[in-house]
Amino acid sequence: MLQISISTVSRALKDHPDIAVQTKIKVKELAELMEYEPNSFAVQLRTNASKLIGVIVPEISGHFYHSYIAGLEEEARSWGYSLMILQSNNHPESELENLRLCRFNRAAGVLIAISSQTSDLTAFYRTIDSGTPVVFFDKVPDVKGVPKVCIADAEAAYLAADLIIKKHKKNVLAIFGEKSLSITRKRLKAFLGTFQRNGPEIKLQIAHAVNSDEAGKNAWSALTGPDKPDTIFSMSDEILVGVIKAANKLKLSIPTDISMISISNGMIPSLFEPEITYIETSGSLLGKKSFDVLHRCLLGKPPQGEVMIGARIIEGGSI
Amino acid sequence: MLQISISTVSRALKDHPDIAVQTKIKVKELAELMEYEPNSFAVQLRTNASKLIGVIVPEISGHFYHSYIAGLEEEARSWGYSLMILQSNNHPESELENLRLCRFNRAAGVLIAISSQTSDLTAFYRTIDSGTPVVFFDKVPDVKGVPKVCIADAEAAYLAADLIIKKHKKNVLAIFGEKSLSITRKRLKAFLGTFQRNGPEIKLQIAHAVNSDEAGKNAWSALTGPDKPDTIFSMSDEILVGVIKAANKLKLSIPTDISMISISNGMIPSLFEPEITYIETSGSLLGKKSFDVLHRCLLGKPPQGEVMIGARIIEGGSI
DNA sequence: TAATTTGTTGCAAAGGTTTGCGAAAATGTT
DNA sequence: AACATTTTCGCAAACCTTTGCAACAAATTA
Repeated sequence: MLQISISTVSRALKDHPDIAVQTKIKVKELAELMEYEPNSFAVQLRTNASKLIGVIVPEISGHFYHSYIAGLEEEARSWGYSLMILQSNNHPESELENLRLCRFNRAAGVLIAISSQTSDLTAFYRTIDSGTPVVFFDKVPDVKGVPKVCIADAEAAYLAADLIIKKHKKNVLAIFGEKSLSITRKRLKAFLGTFQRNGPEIKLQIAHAVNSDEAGKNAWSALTGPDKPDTIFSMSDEILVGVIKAANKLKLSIPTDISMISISNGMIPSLFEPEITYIETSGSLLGKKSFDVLHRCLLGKPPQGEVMIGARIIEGGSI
Repeated sequence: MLQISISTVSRALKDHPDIAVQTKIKVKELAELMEYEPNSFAVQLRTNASKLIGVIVPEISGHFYHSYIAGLEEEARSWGYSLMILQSNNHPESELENLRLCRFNRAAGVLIAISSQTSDLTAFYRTIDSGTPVVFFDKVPDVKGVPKVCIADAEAAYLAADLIIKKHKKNVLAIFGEKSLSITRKRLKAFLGTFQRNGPEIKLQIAHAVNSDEAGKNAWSALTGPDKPDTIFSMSDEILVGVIKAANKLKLSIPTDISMISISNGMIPSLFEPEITYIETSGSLLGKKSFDVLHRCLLGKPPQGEVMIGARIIEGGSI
């Protein structure tokens, strides 16, 4: 229509310096008028690059991952990227299948929280080698040399322990998750270490619970036993819920009868009255940060190794 | 490598009947060996079709939408589709921007929950006309002739009201959301109607709350007032949380001092002790169903108009 | 044997964009 | 006026796959 070649149009549309200003203007005006939109299939074929990021999470449900996704989406969007969400349900095979899907859809990069059973990382290395950066987040493998971004688990546990000590508690029940999980080990170690250093006189009972119900039972038996704790620390939301249910059943009021503190993303602690004091491990911050790390990879900048998301105390009224 | 033309390979890989069996076998074996994967950019360019579905939600956070996304992802995956998640933050402009992104990424179809302020649907019509089916879910526009899938709001409110009546409650405080929302109007109407028909003698107080805090204040003033209700109905999770906090502050125990019932996706009610009885409006079911509806559109089947997701009672111990 | 049918395969175009390189036109320099 | 330089633009190849059509060989039929 403008008696102009396709290449001129292409260059005009993206402000190539070779093109005269008035040509650019004419082209852009007409493009606007015609509601021209470049065919992304063709663009992607030609440039061999997409603006899609694959995100593999164990589960989309779960307060933590969805706030992660929300934060990630916001950040990714601002850079023109879209998200392809995949859930692995904690099955290593699903993870591989999802990774295949990322390759098939030619994702620009992949963000993944691996399941606890995942040990074979060759598929991920192959993806990285083929030019698609992979960034691990939250549940990260125990190897060097891959970009990871995760919560400062040790710091969070330290802050919780420190706060308990500062509040002059005397008898603490601390409930952690599955022993085998690396997150549990890290938090437990920092927690115990802090008490040994700063409060060796405080009585400490440690329990492990695989789910909410079990945490409730642990709390129940401690609270009805001979050596009733004055404070219960919960490593996660799931545990916290079980603990609070137990306290409610026993008609104990918080914090007069029993103090509570937990590590959480923040949603759950705010549901109760009084709100539960917790150490915040922000999912949305993790999302934003992990996009940044991936983005650096995409731009070819040197990798950053392991990045930590800090933790901070959010005071409720439960301790 | 096989002394065979590209077209033969292409056909062999997809079991075209024209190709000899032994050729197919040889091709497939070599393809496997070389880890050949078709370049989806080229496929998409050629076929002009993607396997990506755009999903536009007001917010990814929020218990309802994330269970929706989880259900949707599961169903979509089983049909080979992936999800592109976009959040509109309840801004009509963001919605349009997201719709543009769907077009740009050449999504096969779009699922959208429109914000309450969205009134101009021309952009959606244009997308539909251009060949990309659009299915509305949850928050749907008030027009005919577009595919929609939503929660049976009236049924849910009816079930709640009916249960309250059957339990012989005498004085009910019902807290609803913003008056202007269509979801509020539908639920309120069905709720009131049920009481008029089946329990006209029951005392009914209606309140509207725009957030959790306000719901808490409503509950507080009713519970401390002269005409203390024996039951509180909450239209949503957000309201329920405020109400329970108020009850906790007043040291009222559930259900002896005050009965509770709500409409919910199920996550929140299970956090309390006793668990709250609620009418389930399943997000994940809505997700699965809305994929089905979109899928039918993609296959060119006749549209189904409005599809409803049923509601059912989940008994906790709160009433 | 010639004609027809069936079974296999290849040619070439198409899909829309990007980009290196060369060509033409406009401008500047002696 | 002749040449060099800069500005502006178009040609054509490339990205990889899909698919209608034609071609060829083999098998069948008349």
